[in-house]
Amino acid sequence: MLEMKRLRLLWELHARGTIAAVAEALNYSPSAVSQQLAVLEREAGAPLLRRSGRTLELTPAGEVLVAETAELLAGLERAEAALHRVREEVTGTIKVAAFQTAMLSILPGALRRLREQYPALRVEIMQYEPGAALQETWIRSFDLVVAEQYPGHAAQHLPGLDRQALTSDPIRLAVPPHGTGDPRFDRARGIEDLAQLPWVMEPHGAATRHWAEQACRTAGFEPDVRYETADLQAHIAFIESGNAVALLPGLVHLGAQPRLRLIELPDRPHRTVFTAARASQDRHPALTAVREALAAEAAQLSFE
Amino acid sequence: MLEMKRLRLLWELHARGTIAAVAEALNYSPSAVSQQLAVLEREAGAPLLRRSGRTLELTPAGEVLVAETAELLAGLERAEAALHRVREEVTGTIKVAAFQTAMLSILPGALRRLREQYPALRVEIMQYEPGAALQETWIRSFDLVVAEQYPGHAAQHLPGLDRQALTSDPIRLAVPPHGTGDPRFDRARGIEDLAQLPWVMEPHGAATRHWAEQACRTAGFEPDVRYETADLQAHIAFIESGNAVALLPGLVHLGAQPRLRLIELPDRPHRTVFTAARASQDRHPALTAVREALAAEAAQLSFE
DNA sequence: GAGTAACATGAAGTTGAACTGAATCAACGT
DNA sequence: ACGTTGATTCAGTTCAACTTCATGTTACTC
Repeated sequence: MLEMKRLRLLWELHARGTIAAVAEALNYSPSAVSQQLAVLEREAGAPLLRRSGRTLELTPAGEVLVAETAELLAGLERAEAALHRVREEVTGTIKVAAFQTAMLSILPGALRRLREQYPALRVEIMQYEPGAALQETWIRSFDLVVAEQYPGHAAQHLPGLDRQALTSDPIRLAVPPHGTGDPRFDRARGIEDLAQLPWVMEPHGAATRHWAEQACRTAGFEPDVRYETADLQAHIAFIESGNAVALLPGLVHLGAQPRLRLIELPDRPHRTVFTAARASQDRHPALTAVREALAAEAAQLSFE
Repeated sequence: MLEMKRLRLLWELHARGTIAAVAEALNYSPSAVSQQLAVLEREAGAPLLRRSGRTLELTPAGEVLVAETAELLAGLERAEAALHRVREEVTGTIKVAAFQTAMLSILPGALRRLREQYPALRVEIMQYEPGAALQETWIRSFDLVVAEQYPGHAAQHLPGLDRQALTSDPIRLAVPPHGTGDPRFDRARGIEDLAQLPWVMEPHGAATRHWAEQACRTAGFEPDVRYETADLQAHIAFIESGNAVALLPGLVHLGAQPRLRLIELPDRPHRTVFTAARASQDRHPALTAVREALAAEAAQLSFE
C-alpha cells in the first residue's frame, strides 16, 4: 500500500519544484526527501521522476500520481475536519495569511473576539501579499487567507480554494490637509486636478499599483510617481506631510485620526476584501470560528 | 497528519469486529494493532473506541473517521489503479474468489488464456461461497469474485462493488439414466413426477437450497431431501448411481460425459453468473484482463 | 573558462517508532 | 468453577527513516 507521507512528498515536490525546497518546508534534510521518493518509486513500480538540469521533473506516471494524491490529501483534510466537527471543539491552530491593511484594521478586533470566545484556539498570523498568500494556502502553508481584490484585477482562482466575501472597501483620493504645501493640493476636487502633483504608490507588481495607474490614465494623465512603497502607513505619512497624493482604501484610516483630506471619486470604486480557505477544510469548526470573527469585526467597522 | 496505515486498522476493526481478527488478517500481533489504534486515538484527539463486553465498539467520532477512511482507501486504490494504467502493464497479483462450479468450468480455461497472454500476471484463486466471497472482496481480501445468483435470490449489494454479468446458466432437473434403479426415475417427465423420490440438495443456508425447495413447493410437494452436500460433483455421483434426483445448473456438466438424464423445466430458469470487484479498482489493467479472459471463456463454453 | 553556488544522491551511522512475546485482566459460555 | 476468547500493558528487539558527510552534476558569474 502506498504511504501517504511519501505521496505527500511527491505532491510537495510538484508544488515547490525542488527537493531542497520540499525539505526546507517540511523540516527534513534533502537527503531524507530524496531517499523517501526513491522508496516511493520502488513501491509504485515505475519511475516517477527524471532529472532535468539540476532539478527533477515528473514523468507521466508521476503526474498521474500527483493528481491522485491531490485528491487524497483533500480527503485526509476532510477527515480531520469531520473529526473536529464531531468533537464540537474549537481548538488547535489556525494559520492565517493577511495583507497589511487587514492586519491593522480587521484582525486585531477579530483576534480579541476569538480570544474571549475560544480561549483554546491558537491563531497564527503572517503578513503576506494576496497573490502569494493564496498560493501558499493552496499548498497548506496556511489555513486561511485574508486577501483583497481590486476592480478588474480578480485574483487567481486556485482549484479547491473556497472564497467568502468579507467586506468591501471604498477607494478615495487622499490629499494633504489644507495649507501644508502646494496650493494645488488645496484646490483639488477630483483626480484630474492631480495630474501635475507627486504621487505615492505601491511598487510595480502589486495589483493596486496597476489599478491606480489605470485610474490616472483613464483621467487622461500619466501620474508622476515619485515615491514607491508597499507600506500604506508610509503613504499616509507622505500625504499628511504635504509631499504626495494617493489613492487609498478606506480601511487604512481606521484607528488613526484622519490628518488628511479625502476626496470621493465619481464612480465610487471599491476593493473587495475576502477570505479563502481550502474547500477540504469546509466546516472545520476552528476555521469557521475565525471566519465568523472576521466577518463580525468587518461588519462592525464602518469604512464609509 | 493522520497516518493511512493506522486509519486502515480502524477501518478493518469496523469491518471485522475484533482486534484479534484484524491482527490475524493483516499478519500483525493483536498487541501491535491495539497499540497503533491507541496512537490513532491520541492523534485524533478524541476517543474512537470503547469497550463493549470483551470486544470494542466505535464511538461517534470513530464512526465518522471510519466513514472518511472508506473514502480514502478507495482513493488510494484508485491511485494505484491509475498507476498500473499508465504503466500499461498487466502484472502483479489478482486474488479471485470463485464458487465451486466456476472453478471446475470457466476458470481453468480462463487461466490458460491469461497464462499465455500475460505471463507476468499472477492469479490466485480460492473457492468461496458467493455471499462470503462478496463480503471478503469488499474488505479487500480478494480483488475479484466470481459469483452466482439464483432467480429471486439477488445477492447482497455492497456499496462500492461493481458487478458485471458473465453468463447465464440454465437449471434443469437431473435424474438417473434409464434402468439404474426405481422405475419412477425412468417415467419422470417433469418436477411433479419427483415428489416421492429422494433428493440431493445443498445444505441449508445456500441460496440454491432455498431456490430448489421453493421450486418443489411451487410444484405442490415437499421434497424428500435425503442427501445434503455443497459439492455438486457429489450430487452428480448420487444421481448417476440411481440414488437421487436434483436440480442442477448447466455448468456442472461441462467436461464430464453426461451419464445422467436432464429434463428441461417448463419456465426454463437460469442462474446468473457474474463477477464483482471494487469500483475503486476500475480500469485496473490486470483486473480488466482477468475479467476479459473470464468473459471470453464463458462465451466459448456452451451451457445450453 | 575556471570558480562557485545550487541541487540531488549515495554511504555510514543513529534514533525512534513499530512490532513481538509474555503476562495480566476481563467477559462470556459451558 | 473453568476454559476460551479478547484486549491491553510492559519490556525488549528490530527495522525503517532520518541526519551528516561526501560526491557528482549542472548552471551561473566574473
